[in-house]
Amino acid sequence: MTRVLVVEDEPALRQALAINLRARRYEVPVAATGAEALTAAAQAPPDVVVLDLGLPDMDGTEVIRGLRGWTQAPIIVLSARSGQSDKVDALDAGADDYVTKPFGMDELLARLRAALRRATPDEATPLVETAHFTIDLAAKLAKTTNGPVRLTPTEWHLLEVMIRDEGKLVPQRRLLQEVWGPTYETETNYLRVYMASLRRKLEADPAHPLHLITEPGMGYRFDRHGPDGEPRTGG
Amino acid sequence: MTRVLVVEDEPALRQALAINLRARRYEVPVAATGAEALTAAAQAPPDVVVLDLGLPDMDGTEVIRGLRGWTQAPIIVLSARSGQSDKVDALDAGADDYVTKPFGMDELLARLRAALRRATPDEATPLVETAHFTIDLAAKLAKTTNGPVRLTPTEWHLLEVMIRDEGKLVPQRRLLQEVWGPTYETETNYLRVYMASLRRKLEADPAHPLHLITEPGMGYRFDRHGPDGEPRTGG
DNA sequence: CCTGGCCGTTAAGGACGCGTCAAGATTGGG
DNA sequence: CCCAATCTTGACGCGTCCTTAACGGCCAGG
Repeated sequence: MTRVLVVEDEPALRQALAINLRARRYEVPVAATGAEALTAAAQAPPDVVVLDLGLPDMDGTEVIRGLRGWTQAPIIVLSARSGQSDKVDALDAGADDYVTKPFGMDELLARLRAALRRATPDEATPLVETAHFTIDLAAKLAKTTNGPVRLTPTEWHLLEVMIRDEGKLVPQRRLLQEVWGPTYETETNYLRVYMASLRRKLEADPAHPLHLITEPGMGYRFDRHGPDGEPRTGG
Repeated sequence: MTRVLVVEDEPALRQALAINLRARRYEVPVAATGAEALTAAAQAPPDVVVLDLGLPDMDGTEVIRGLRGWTQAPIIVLSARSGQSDKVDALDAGADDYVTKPFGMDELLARLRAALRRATPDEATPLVETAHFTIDLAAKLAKTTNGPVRLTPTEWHLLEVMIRDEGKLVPQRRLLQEVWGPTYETETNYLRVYMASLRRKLEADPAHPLHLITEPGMGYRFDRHGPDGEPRTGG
């Protein structure tokens, strides 16, 4: 969950911020002074900080610098002072945004979303893992236990369509339509050739695939976990 | 030089912005309408955009979306409207900051510095080291085991886009859009020429690159560690 | 035991993309 | 005005990928 540290000395506003943010599913630690803020941030590093400049114990820019010393989390400053020099000082000290009181909650939330959007572009690229190989569709990376493997554009495309409907049967017609276009609906030859190629590159034993499964007469299926028991050898 | 695109229909303010920014050593193309803005941005991709929402020809959020389709450059919105919904709409459309007119030039410059500070990759990527060369994007320094190397502005830009998504495949289209602008989407010639130049300057064996990898038909990839095994010397 | 359909495998040919080089155009500075 | 550096543009050889065809194995039904 995204953690938003709220630093505000006035109890009413602190409460209002915390309630509104928690309603949006943020985790919201709060602090009433600069010292508390630095302690709280050290204890549980926030993803973004909402900071009132008018704290009782220390100057706001000092708090900013104290945070900037070790974290790059965006800092959104709240302040009753609308003078230009105040804004310039805070922004140049390392703040990312400056909102003058009184402000609307909707605006603050929008600015918070904008700050978070910038700060967290890369976190999780969806990974597809099986016992023998790993696929990262976004990065276009594939590797088996034997090392990295190179796939061609068509192989990626085919694999992507199958993984999108992971576990489910994908009819031949749909695979052909999505990868080669609507005029190739009947060219099941392509499927056999490219499925063989994928299995040769990804499966431990291409002749007995565990994850790229043929459903005779219907289509193919991607199975992340493989068959429940051992592969049938004799019946 | 840092390029700031100013989009403002009122001539007096447009001039004032341009003069002030140029005095700070920014390169400042200007546009008076939304259409002009998109054209100018396509011609010379800006590092940051200052955008007036009240343009005569098209809605401000449309301009934002038009830019966001292909560039991640920060967008600072200027507007005479102080309503919350206007701010929320602009910010959620992809703007990075929202300044209400009238505003002070010092404040705008500070917000511009804050936006550029975030966008400049010195926070996330101080140093990129491989077995044969080292890249410092912030300091614009490159050196190989044979000594320092001089890269041209275009080479730096291309390298920067690849390093920002280190390890991941970067599609040709995105490289072309971010470095040359959206009108060059299909000029894959440029990629070949400049990738060759980078490899000639950085790779130990430009004919067999270990870090600037081609993914045929898809794009390129920057790989800090290189392939798993040692390069074959006999083949 | 025979037969036909579906699937897996392999290889050859051609289309296309990529790396490379070099010359013209453009820009900035002296 | 000239010079140097950079960017743009075009041409050519080569390698990769896609397409296509042929062949053999497996299984169901007669």
